[in-house]
Amino acid sequence: MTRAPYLRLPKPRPGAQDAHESLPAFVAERLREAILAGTIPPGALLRQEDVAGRLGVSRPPVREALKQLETEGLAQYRPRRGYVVAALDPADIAEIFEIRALFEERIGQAAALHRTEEDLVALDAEILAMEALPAGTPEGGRAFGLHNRRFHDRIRAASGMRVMGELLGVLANRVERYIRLGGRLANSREQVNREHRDILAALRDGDGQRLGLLLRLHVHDAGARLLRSLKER
Amino acid sequence: MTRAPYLRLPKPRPGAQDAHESLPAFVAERLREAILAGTIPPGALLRQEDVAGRLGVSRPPVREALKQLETEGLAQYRPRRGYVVAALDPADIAEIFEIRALFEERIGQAAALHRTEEDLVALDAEILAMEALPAGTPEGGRAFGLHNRRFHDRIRAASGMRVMGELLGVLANRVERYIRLGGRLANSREQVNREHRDILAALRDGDGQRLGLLLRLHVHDAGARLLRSLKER
DNA sequence: GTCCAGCATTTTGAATTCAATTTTGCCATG
DNA sequence: CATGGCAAAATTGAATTCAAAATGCTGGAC
Repeated sequence: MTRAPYLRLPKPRPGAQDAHESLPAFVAERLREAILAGTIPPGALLRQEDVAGRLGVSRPPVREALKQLETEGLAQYRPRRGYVVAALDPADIAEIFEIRALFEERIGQAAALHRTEEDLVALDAEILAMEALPAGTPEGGRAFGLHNRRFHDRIRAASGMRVMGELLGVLANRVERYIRLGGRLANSREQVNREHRDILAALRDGDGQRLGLLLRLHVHDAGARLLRSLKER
Repeated sequence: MTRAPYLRLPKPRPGAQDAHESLPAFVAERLREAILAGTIPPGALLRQEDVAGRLGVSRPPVREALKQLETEGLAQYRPRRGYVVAALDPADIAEIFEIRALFEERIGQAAALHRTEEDLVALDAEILAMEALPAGTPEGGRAFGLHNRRFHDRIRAASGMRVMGELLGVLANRVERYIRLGGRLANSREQVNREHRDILAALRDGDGQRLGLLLRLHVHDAGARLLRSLKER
């Protein structure tokens, strides 16, 4: 067999930031994206050779990436049998939204104490961006989701709750696939915008109790809508 | 160089259960234990060659194990620099105990609805075992910790909250090192036993509100004691 | 005496290679 | 025709090998 050249990541420019820090991280990101988008359906086998060939790397980094996806809950490992894309029990989905609601309530209470003027300005900008988006288009939906995520990320950052933030990130990944699958769960975008306005007002007032309550209900509603949407299939 | 023999795990007997399912899992477990016991202090570099040599394996499985410990929050990775044992911010410790309190409250509410007669019997047995343990000895302390863990695990299992259980396992690992370091945080073992009795009574009555409250305070107290103990250094 | 530069060594990153298990397809048998 | 077993192929598991980057050390210059 011919000696294949020593393949490496494209050398990043000194200041370049988009290059990945390691091949496993690169592989994990691509796989994660494919799983969340539904390109690789739940239950599918993740053959190491396949993945490696598709991404132009060898198997060892793929193994490391799969190991990481396993601890993230996106893949399941069976010894000597390989990795499969994890399926999620509806009960687990409901529980994840419960956890998110619990965390968001606590985050709201903390954020009301620590928010800065810059936080308020940034959050206002996100709301304005969401209100300005067109209603029916797919790109509009994607952009809305992005701003929505940034809105909640900002509140979370202001709260200083780092561990909760980390866990929320992992949990969000686990349910993201079903959110995309569940179609427009933001059927009442106007209501979401109203709730965001209320949330911002409570944050400005420093009313932690009210903010926590609003956030909890906000997340709870989203979860209830998703579960209802999934049940209809 | 002489060709080293192809090293493998000791072949498990057909029915043997103690053998590990894979080398990475084996390495991860040994490393985790060493980190939690404090044998490897926070900030220490985890040299792949060292670890591999010490455990009699090669580097690839060590890399996979380190990747897993990273996502568990026990190790930190810096590209091209290697892995170091993660240090925990006191603020993170406090937050982890807050999360545990949050989860335990919710778990209590659910457990009160779903507990079976067998659960009550098993929990009673654990309490009796804890009450029968001698006070001052180190073995007594370890045994107490074990039964205490089983006590709470049983309630958690009865609640049916799988995701919370999974997350609690990871979080418990992260703070375990500091619990062992903090010495006898169970200085008031009698009080813990009393609280366990109250918890069991509320569970038997099916009083979810009260059970949740008791569990929340139970965990909160443990966290407060640990933080106080750590601050005294 | 101190600081900086260049080289050697160490350590990580990733690919190839080899062994063992599992799975699959085929053939024989009931 | 169905089922069980056997053999071959495919796939995972793990070690070795080779390349690149980071670290440390030494020597020289200021």
